[in-house]
Amino acid sequence: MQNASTGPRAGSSTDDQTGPRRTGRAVSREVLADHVYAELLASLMDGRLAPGAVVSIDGTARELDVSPTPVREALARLEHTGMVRRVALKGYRVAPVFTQEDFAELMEARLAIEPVNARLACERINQHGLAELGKAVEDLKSAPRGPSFAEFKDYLEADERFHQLIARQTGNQFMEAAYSALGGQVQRFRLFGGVGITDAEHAIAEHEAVLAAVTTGDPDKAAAAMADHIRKVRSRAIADAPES
Amino acid sequence: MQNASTGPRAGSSTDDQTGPRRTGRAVSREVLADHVYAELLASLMDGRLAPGAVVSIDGTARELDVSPTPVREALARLEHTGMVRRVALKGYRVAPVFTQEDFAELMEARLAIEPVNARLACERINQHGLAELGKAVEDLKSAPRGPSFAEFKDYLEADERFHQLIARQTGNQFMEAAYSALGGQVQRFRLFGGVGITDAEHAIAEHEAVLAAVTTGDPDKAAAAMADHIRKVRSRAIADAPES
DNA sequence: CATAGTCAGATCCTATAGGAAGCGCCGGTC
DNA sequence: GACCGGCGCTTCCTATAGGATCTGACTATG
Repeated sequence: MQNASTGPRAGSSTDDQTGPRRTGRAVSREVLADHVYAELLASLMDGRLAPGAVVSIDGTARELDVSPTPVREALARLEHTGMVRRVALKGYRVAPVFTQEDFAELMEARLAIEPVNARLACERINQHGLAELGKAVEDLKSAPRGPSFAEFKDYLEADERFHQLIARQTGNQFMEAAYSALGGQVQRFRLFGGVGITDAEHAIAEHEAVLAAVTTGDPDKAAAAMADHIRKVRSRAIADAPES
Repeated sequence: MQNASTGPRAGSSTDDQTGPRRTGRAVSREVLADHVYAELLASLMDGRLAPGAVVSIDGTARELDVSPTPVREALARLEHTGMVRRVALKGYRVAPVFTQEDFAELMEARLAIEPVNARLACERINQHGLAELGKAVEDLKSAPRGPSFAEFKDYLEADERFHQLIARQTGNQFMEAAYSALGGQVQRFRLFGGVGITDAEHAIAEHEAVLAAVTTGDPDKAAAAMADHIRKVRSRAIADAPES
């Protein structure tokens, strides 16, 4: 049901039994494992896979209509991001929800990395990057923020995109990789950790402050604005005291 | 030879092939993919696999006497560390050597992360952690630093271990993960990027300064000592002007 | 009623087979 | 001598089979 995006193969599945199964994705310049990876990542990012859920290799293979091998490969990659965990002979499951301690650690790490990113991005960003960044903030403001999750999703996507863009605009592949390692967790926290709609108004203003500083070309102010944003996110989350 | 308990095919390979491959994993509570991962990582870390070398799936499988599937899984994990690169239908190869620009980016990232690690570690380290850290510095000093690579290896290992310990002692899983993502690259640079023996004397003193600050319990000084160390590593490397 | 033993199903893990694509070599042609 | 098409080899990629292990339920016994 969820592979209708790239899967050109349809119908004809009813088999002449002798033939080799699935004549397979014609030009398909992309490997099955990539497809599985993207599918699983999307499921994790938009909440279809809840924390703690088991991700059966065989089950996923059946669901996506591939053999277990590419699923295994995709899960091995995902494990390195911390979004799924593997136990030796028991299989994979989605990483559990954050404890308050995990959350504190995550924010500490963000405070170490993201202000630096903002500073570097400010020093090196070009016109195109500024446009992208502006669009992210614009999307953030225009995204519907209804109480239903489906409507809130676009807001969260724009939020994540803004931070990713900052990381990319550093021009430093390692800083970008460092944020990417965190970004998945950040997004998962946005989904399950209790970031509420009330957060949005404040957050938008804070993002605008970062954008303004970057546009002005003031690295110190950009770093400070980003640090301020992260600290306030932390304060608001703690104040809400998410008790799951 | 390493599948004493589970291997269906045993015996028949009595033709004592090449290496005395480590006969570990006795009770086999560890999966083959883990073994392959460790083996590949070791090969990357101590220079047996040079940058640019192709890592054939089938070849590695034959070499380690396993089937291609666990090799594939291990490589999928390694790819996420940046130490090997995969091209869609062409296979894996070891990531190429650093350009000077890559090196500058790596050092920039280390400067953003490691002083923070030193500060946090200083605030939270316990007696056992201090002992481990002290032993790393001790090994650093006592390691042979002969011109041959084999003798220099222990020194490099202790160096990497010191920084890893600092990262672990932060008590912050994300900072530790962030450094781990860099650590492999740092180690690869130590091997191939031109860190010479002349570096060792200065570096030892700088490590001792970090250790002293951490032992004293002065977070500011620890962070400053670590930043100083990284800057000097960068300066020395640039001065040596590694031209490969 | 509680606990231990047994069995069946599901799942993971590894091995092997076979199709598809890239790479190098070789002989033929201009 | 230079260029081009065919051929085989290697390698990757996916599918499938089978052994080993874990989980959960069911039954028998103290």
